[in-house]
Amino acid sequence: MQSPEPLLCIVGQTSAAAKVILRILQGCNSLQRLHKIHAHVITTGLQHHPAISSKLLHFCAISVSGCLSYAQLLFHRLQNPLTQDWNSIIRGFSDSPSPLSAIFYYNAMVSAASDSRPDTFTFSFVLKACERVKAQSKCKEVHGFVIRCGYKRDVVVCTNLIRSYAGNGLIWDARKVFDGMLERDLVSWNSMISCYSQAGFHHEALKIYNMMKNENVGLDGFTLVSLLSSCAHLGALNIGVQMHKIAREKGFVESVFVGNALIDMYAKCGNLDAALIVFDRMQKRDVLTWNSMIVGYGVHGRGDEAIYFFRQMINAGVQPNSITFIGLLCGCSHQGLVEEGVKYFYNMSSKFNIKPGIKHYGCLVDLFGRAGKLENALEVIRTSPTHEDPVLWRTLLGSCKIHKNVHIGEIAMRNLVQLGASNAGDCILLATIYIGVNNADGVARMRKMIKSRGIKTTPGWSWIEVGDQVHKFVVNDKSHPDTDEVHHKLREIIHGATLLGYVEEESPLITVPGFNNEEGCLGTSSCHSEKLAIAFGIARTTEGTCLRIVKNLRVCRDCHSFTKFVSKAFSREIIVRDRVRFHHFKEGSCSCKDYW
DNA sequence: TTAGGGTTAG
Repeated sequence: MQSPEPLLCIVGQTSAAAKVILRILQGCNSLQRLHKIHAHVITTGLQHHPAISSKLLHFCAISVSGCLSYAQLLFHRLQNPLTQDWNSIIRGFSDSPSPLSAIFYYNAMVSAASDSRPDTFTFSFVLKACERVKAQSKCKEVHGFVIRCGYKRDVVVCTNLIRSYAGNGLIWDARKVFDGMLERDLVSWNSMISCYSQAGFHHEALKIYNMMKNENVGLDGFTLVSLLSSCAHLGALNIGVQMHKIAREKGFVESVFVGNALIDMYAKCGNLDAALIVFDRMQKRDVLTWNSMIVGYGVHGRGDEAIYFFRQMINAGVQPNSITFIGLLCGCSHQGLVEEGVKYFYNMSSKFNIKPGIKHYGCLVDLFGRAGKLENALEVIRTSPTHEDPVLWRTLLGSCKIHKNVHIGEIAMRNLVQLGASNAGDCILLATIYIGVNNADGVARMRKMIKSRGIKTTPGWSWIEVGDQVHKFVVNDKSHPDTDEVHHKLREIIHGATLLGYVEEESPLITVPGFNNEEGCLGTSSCHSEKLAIAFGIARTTEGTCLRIVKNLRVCRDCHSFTKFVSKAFSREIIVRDRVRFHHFKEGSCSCKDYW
């Protein structure tokens, strides 16, 4: 039989015993040992000692070697749980796989007839649980109680409220809390910036940073990472370069987080050379570092280099994840590397034990489809575990447009209709295929389908950064303050491109209102957002300056041809990031080799 | 005794 714990043997009188047990608990690092201590606590009659029971509960609820169900057992044995006991159990569950239980305990605490009232810690823990379970109304209710309890000025509780609201999709409520704070520290500023960035409000994130600069709170790696992510999404290279300079000056470039965010920013802003310089200088690299390079080369259509980095990653002993393969397959697809792409798709599960997800199947369909192997693409969808996903059929329909394949295009459309997922973009894609083969009946059917369903399209927009400002242009929209100047400049540019042979392509097709949405491009494209952004860029930058444009949709055929001519006529390098990939236009040709 | 912040795909 095992001998008892030496320290437990010396337990004598109650106060001395309590002190010893508390000391033992301090150094306790396993659940097994804790069970022994608990058994001894019971035999010595100390199970109701407040400090001991709190300590035991805290250990079980919080410690990595603890156990939440055991913590629950201990909690329910407490006759009068103190606030700190409630906090332990709420905190334990808020970090656990079942955060909803944290809310149950919070509810029980609030409704219990005891003196143990919620404090700032309780609110911090329960708000975290609200964020994790997406309990929007509970978050609002807790906020109300925070105010009634007089904690509305607590900087940590307010920061938790910001995160909880934003995590529940209530970004404007988060902002109201932020605006109402009398005192803000670096963490609260960073939280507001990261909440905006994660919710896709990138301009707002940058505006908060501008406000922050006037407050003398400084910045740190957290600030930079969120801001760089927003710059990456916006394609705001100039602002990103300023962030890089600050990171160097303040000594944050050594951080893996900052390095990764810099690589991603440069890659998404179209400057892979700068991304590579950051990568080469990094002392420490993790899976995100490699992924950022692989995805970066992938979306630029440079599959060979994506494969090179993947091999280097494996040689460096870094385990790839599902995102690695998205970058790799994307690169293979855009470069037409079918065999390599197929090999990596199968290696994912066989060599790396990563189950392909819907996105990977989408990449495989795209890989075959772009290469004209439409039957193979169809087979992939039919044999995939996710064949009922409209994304795959839509990808196939896009490939049918490239290769003017009516038969498979109609199969894809039929499946989209059966799934109840067909949208205006799909109708436009199929109509474009019909146009390509002079099928007037098909075109008429698509036009009827669009009209009868009244399906809405996504308006196309483009961003262009000039100086440290990002300007947005929307198709057929005249809201930009310099719209007259832009349209005047555009006419001049079209003239210049026409002299070199550009002919504006105008579809004979559609007069359905609201269908000049860019992608699919049925109608005149002269007001497409991309052309407006190019005109603005040429008007506002010095000769020879590279233009960088970010679009929310795919580049249409006419705009692609237009941009090629403009790059030659005006000697400008124009880098366009569309919804799927990058296009580098230079001296009249595009890096995609018209294969997109 | 205890609390709040970061990057890649989509």
